[in-house]
Amino acid sequence: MFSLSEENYLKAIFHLEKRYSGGVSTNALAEEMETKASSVTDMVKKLSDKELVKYRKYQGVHLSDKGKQAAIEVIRKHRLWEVFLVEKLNFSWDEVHDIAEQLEHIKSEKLTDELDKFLGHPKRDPHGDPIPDSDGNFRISNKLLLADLNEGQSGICVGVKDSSTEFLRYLDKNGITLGKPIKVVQREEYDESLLIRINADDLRVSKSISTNLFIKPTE
Amino acid sequence: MFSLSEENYLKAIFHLEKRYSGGVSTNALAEEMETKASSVTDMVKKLSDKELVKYRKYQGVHLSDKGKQAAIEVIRKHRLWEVFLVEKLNFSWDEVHDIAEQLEHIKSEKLTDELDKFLGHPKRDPHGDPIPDSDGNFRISNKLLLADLNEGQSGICVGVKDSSTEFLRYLDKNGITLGKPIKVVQREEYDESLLIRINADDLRVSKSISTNLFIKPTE
DNA sequence: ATTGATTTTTAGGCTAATCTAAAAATTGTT
DNA sequence: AACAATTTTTAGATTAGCCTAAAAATCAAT
Ligand SMILES: [Mn+2]
Ligand SMILES: [Mn+2]
Ligand SMILES: [Mn+2]
Ligand SMILES: [Mn+2]
Repeated sequence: MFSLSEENYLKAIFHLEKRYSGGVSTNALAEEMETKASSVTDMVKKLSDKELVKYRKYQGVHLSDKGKQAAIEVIRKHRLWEVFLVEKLNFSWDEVHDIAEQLEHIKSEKLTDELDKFLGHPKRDPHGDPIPDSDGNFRISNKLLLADLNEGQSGICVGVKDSSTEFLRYLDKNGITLGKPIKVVQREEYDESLLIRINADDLRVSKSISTNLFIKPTE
Repeated sequence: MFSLSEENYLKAIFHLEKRYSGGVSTNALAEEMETKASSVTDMVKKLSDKELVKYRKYQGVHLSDKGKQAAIEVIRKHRLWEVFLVEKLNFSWDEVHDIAEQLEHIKSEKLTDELDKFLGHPKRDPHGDPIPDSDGNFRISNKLLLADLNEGQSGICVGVKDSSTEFLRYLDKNGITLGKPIKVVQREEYDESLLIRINADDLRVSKSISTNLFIKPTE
């Protein structure tokens, strides 16, 4: 089907297209893929020949329906494997990404579907990201960044934007896990930090924390 | 660490060295790898530079200790994943090989060891092949080919030599599974076929069956 | 030991995916 | 609108892994 590298490009374009809507620029893709712009141009041409992306020189790139479907399939596998590692093999949520990066390229539709069944058709991965079903449909949800909550507003932790080991370990250390209720006690506008109540304790978090934690507000 | 291709070569050399003791010839390796002799020579040189094999031009190749260890690690992963697919994901024993060929290259020592633990430290894969422990030690067993049993001798099915879909389906169709008792009722020397008793039924099997089924004789 | 067949290696090329350096196109600022 | 800065593409190399065809070494049989 598609090469490992092609799959990684498709996934990266998918994420970038979601993040900033509009065509994905060569440089943005190069940064995401940790490669050089010239390499991106080469690959984008190849993907374009295979009709996985729409590409006009100097105008950035968009996924075609076919490319989007392929990207979602890879994302589905990535997230299912992350659930497997955490739920079945005792990995913690900060250890699974690199292994899932490898496992997401295993080619077997039956494997993916049986894994999904074995895991009980999970809706979200260990970082709160939605897992598309076998038809490629995501369950969308009304989540906000912690940073966007008003003073006094409460919600439930439902996901992380940054999945780095460092951030996830910070959350673990401070008792912040998915599903936990959280309340914004006070907003300090000067440094954009927040005082939040979690586990009945008050904790001050800086902007780099609050812009990386997703909250589903309780109405 | 090692590339996918390098790992596959090491595994192939390991199997061939076991099968016929002595140096592994370029042609034998080319056939096993389904590639050309010239490609084998290239790769063998590379493995030799990395000290994974001992190689003298025209004299065939041997695994070094380092190469053997790497090969066993790949085999361990292959067989553990096969157990996972059959035991946890409802695959049948004739469907798992190609997927395990992909999964065996996933790099994470912790993943392998946790998988092993999750599966309850299985001793054999679905085809009866022994699974090395994390130190690379195989449990050896006194198994014979069905073809080597004498008339009247009994034993237990413990493994297959040929793991092809066709052979495994033949066994399924005739109720032959690992762990089943089996008895050689009569040997027909003319065509080297055997009459065997299995599940209280008599079944005639030709030489191509009896030379691909391993039996542990009951004394 | 010589010859002939077989096996193995070498020589030279190809493709996918990457890189550096240079050229071309686009964008932003006066 | 012109020019400088930035972005993107092109040109030309490199590496891993494979190929075909030719040369060299080994093996087998007289
Ligand atoms: Mn991940
Ligand atoms: Mn994730
Ligand atoms: Mn197998
Ligand atoms: Mn097996």
